[in-house]
Amino acid sequence: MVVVASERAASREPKYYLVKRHLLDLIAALPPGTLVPTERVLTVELGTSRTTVRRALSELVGEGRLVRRHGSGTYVAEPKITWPLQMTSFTEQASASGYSTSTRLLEATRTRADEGIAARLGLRVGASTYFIERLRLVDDTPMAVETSHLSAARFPGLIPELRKKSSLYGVLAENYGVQPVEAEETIETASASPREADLLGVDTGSPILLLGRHSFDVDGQPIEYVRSWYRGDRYTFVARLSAHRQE
Amino acid sequence: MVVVASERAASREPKYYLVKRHLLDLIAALPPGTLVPTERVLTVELGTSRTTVRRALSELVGEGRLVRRHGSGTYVAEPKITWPLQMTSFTEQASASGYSTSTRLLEATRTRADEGIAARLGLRVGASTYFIERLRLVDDTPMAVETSHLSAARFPGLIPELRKKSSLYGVLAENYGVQPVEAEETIETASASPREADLLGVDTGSPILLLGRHSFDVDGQPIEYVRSWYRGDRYTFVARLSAHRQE
DNA sequence: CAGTGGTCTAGACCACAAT
DNA sequence: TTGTGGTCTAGACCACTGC
Repeated sequence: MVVVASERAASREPKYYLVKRHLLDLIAALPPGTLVPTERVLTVELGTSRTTVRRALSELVGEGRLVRRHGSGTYVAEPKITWPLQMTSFTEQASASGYSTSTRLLEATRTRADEGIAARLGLRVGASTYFIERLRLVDDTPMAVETSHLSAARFPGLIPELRKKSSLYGVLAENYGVQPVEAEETIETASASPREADLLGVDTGSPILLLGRHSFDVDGQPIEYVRSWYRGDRYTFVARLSAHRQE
Repeated sequence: MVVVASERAASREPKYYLVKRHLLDLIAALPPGTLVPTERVLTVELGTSRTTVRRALSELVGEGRLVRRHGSGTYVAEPKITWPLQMTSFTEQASASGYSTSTRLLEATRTRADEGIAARLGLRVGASTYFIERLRLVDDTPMAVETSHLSAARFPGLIPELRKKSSLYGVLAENYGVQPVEAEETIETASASPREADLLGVDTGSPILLLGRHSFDVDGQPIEYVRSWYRGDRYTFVARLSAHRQE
């Protein structure tokens, strides 16, 4: 392939981006699951190095356009899934959307609140809290890793109940008569740590949508602080906002 | 530096991630603006290659922990800015938050609706629409690139008005008596194209928080479709959700 | 076993900043 | 001019898949 030097100098476009656009053209009309050329083939075809090809591929993987399978090949990805961002529990969200979902409880232990958790739960530093880590799956594919923090004094015996019923919001409502009525959500980008990457089935460093949820009961008391690491390559979130809720 | 091979094999942690953790430790207690060692120095100190060092640095830059200045050095970054995600206009958001903000109008032209825009604005394909591209700045630093699409038939003479008043929502209210009362927001991760990177002052491929806003008037008629590319390394979004708005 | 993606290396050359 | 980050190369070696 011919890469005109002046073209790059004029546009300031890095070479890997030219490769990326080439790949976007290539896959635009291909159905999900289609095999794309191997990295070594692309290297020769496009007259570039494997590093440059891989940078373009990695960006497309992070954007959810391609999927890499180690030892097998690189494939056109399924389109992103749209997921509602709302107050209902994961289980309720699921059934409403028509997806089959499940949850794996990874950890449920007692620990002591650090400064950040203490402030958010209205406790003093060192107070006893629960740490709950769960893996959320949609159609048996990992969607998110979720960590929850709650006051242990406020919800005695929570962990065995949670192991029985699996829905945290269900346990809070039925066993403690507590319901979240308001929440502050924070949203930011992040990158997957080796542990998150392993759990989510993506590469270390993959783009993550990091959501924080700080929820409160009807009296304005904090109930829980949750952080969820969602696969950025697979999910788009939707929220409906109304003008009269301006602040 | 000594990197124990078995340590890596056991944990499956890539070497660059060890470098990343080393850097996180290093900068944990340093104030913003502090210079960190050069890439070549880190290469020698950590007994690795520059590629590996750069991968760790790039991830930290994408997470907003470090800032690179070409030809100068790499520095500890300012903390992220928290930005409210709500229905009010950019200008109103700004004054409420105590930040100094401004907007640069990059483009304001008439064009024809493609399939996606036509569907969202309730028009037929090829109908005349406005394309408005703006750069949003906070304290004179680029925050987001924003593109808006509106029906040209519904808002005749919009562009000259917009050039005079600069606030789109202000023009819509004062000149056309139209006010958005509800909106559907979509949120996903993306990566900066060379153009977006140039406008935002980040590297091509940097993490972006891509927000879509589809807003409607009191009669449920679509008003505009907006997409905003926010710097993922600089902003965290906050939204308040109430339980009674569940759907 | 051959072929694929995953990680890492050593080094070249460039663009830009500071002096 | 010197030193910084930015891009790209050619190749080694590993881990995994699938024949």
